[in-house]
Amino acid sequence: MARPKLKSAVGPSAAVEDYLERILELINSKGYARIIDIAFALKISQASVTNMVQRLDADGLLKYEKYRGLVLTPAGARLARKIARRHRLMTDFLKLLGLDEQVIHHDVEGMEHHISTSTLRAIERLTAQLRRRPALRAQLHAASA
Amino acid sequence: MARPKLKSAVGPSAAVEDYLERILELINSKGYARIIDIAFALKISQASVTNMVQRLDADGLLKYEKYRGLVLTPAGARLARKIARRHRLMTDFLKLLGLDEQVIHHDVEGMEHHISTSTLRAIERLTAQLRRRPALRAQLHAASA
DNA sequence: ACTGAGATTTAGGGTAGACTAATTTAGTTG
DNA sequence: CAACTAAATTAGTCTACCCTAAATCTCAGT
Repeated sequence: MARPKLKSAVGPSAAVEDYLERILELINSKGYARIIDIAFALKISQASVTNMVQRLDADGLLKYEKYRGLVLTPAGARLARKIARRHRLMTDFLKLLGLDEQVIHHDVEGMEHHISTSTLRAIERLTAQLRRRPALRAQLHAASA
Repeated sequence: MARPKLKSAVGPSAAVEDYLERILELINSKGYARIIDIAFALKISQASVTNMVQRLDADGLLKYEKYRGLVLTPAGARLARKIARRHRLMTDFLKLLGLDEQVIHHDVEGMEHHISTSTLRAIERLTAQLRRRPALRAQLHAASA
């Protein structure tokens, strides 16, 4: 009985979020998510993925049967979609700032796990405003005096 | 010889950045940074701080003499200022979005370690634009249709 | 039904960064 | 200067993630 059943209050770790995000992505694109595919997508060993998947099962975020495969539970799917949406919104936002593809990917990857919902909503509104103000966007791309 | 002298390419960890940030803050406000003060500021045990401070010394980011105290090296001070500036800029930005004090603190604390310099520059420009556009800011605070 | 290949799991480690408890040092005060 | 106290250090653990190597399982093709 090392880890408590309920993570009390802390919320999912960055690692957990990364796994869920990739798993949902794989399910959406291929219809299923094998251990080896998750490992490849996350650039992590298969053994590590097996471990984490078993933990996600124990945490009730997915159903896993050894050697057979996995399915997200409603809770897991809900969380995964929330994570995916946050990722999308942050990427959209940084795109509007005219940043390089690579940089966006890197920064979103790192930041996404630390953004609260109210901040996310604010950035969403800001993104909407930026979209309808091309003149403003232009100001942002070049360093104008 | 557990850890290499040069961190090859990885850059400082989030933990290292947090320590440097607090140390600079303490030095600026009190003139010095004792182990116990760093521990209190970071809500971490004194033992952990001693450990990390010794490591920061080994990494050349500060000079430390046991029981005596510490001073940032030029490299450490430069890095600490960079981190502090990034923190400041991110906080300023979120403030303009009308977010709650607590939320800003939490999110910046988490995100700051993952923001590349080009993203930071872009956000700096965006912040400047937001400052001179009160009408736009108003749009952001309430969810207008 | 067998077998080999590929996928998965298990076993055993490693590292970063935190903790507590016990010890040692430094500085103050009688 | 001896003793006390606050601060710092050391020693020993712990957890979360990651890894490699060595089993083990599944399944497609014969």
